[in-house]
Amino acid sequence: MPRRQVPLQASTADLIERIALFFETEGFSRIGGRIFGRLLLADAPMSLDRLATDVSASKASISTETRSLERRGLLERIGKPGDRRVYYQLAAELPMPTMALRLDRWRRFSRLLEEAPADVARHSPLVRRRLDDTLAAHRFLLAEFGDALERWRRRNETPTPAPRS
Amino acid sequence: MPRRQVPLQASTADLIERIALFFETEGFSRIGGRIFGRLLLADAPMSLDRLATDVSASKASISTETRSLERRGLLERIGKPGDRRVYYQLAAELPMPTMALRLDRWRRFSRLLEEAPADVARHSPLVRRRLDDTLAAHRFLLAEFGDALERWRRRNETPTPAPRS
DNA sequence: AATAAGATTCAGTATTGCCTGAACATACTG
DNA sequence: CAGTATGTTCAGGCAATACTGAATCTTATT
Repeated sequence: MPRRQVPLQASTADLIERIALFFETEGFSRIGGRIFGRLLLADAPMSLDRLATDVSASKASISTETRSLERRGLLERIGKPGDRRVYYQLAAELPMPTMALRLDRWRRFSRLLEEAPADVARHSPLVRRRLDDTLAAHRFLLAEFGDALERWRRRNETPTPAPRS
Repeated sequence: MPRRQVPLQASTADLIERIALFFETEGFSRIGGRIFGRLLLADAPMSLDRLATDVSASKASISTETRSLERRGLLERIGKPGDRRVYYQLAAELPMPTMALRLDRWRRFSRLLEEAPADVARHSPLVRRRLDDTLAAHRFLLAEFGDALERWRRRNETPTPAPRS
């Protein structure tokens, strides 16, 4: 018999809720954010059912939202031998996919700007200059940020190998 | 008599629309995005009425949305002597506020994580480690990005004025 | 002062997208 | 194979938000 589920600590639930709210402003659904928050504070992978009760959402929502989080690289599903259920946990190297997501969105805007010139060739020099500047800034920062990300990855990959996982 | 307003070039309107759609995914309203897009391709500041017709939205929407864009630092309002109307244009150094916005959002998440430890002190070491790592990554990247932004600002400020600030 | 132009606020409508229960699919167990 | 556990998909209800027309406010012009 599984032991009665202890409801989450009030302060924990609160933190999760704020994370969820934040995620909502970032284009996720509230429940998606709750799942992320819950898993961020989980010390073991969690099953769908468990997530559903913890986050008090329907299994349907958990199913769709976990898939969405997985598609974006924030979440991984794992199996346990001798257990039919699927378990969910946050991506191993969490910061990377998080940042990759941001990079993507922002690359999308760059691409939009890149498409412009062809259309806009006959616009005033002023406009052309504005577009060029904006695009240049984006490219510069995108590159710099990509580098920083790479540096972080390196830095964190070196210290680990000494002791084994 | 003001000369008949030429409707926007189809390709231009199209680009604006894609920009608007993008802005929508970034937490702005569609009309906010349209205004931004229109101004990005404008070779002169535009009045509220003009924006309303160009973007085919009510003056009410233009009013609220320009305010919102202004509050976020993306848009400036200017006056012309001998003209009662207010004119709108994109921020002079556009990339900076754009990026500042992104930075903000992401700082907000860092702050969320910083609040966690107090609550979560009794969580498993694994959780604590995950939180610490994530926070460290955020701090690192936040700092790096801030630096990059500063570098860009410097680089673009030097060419313009010959001597120092 | 009266009028009018310009801009903002507000209340109501319409649209969007989230979330859920229930039906459905799949695969394990005895 | 029957029965059951697990997960997914779907249609509909509901809440949140954007957008608008109309009313209101502010300030220049006569």
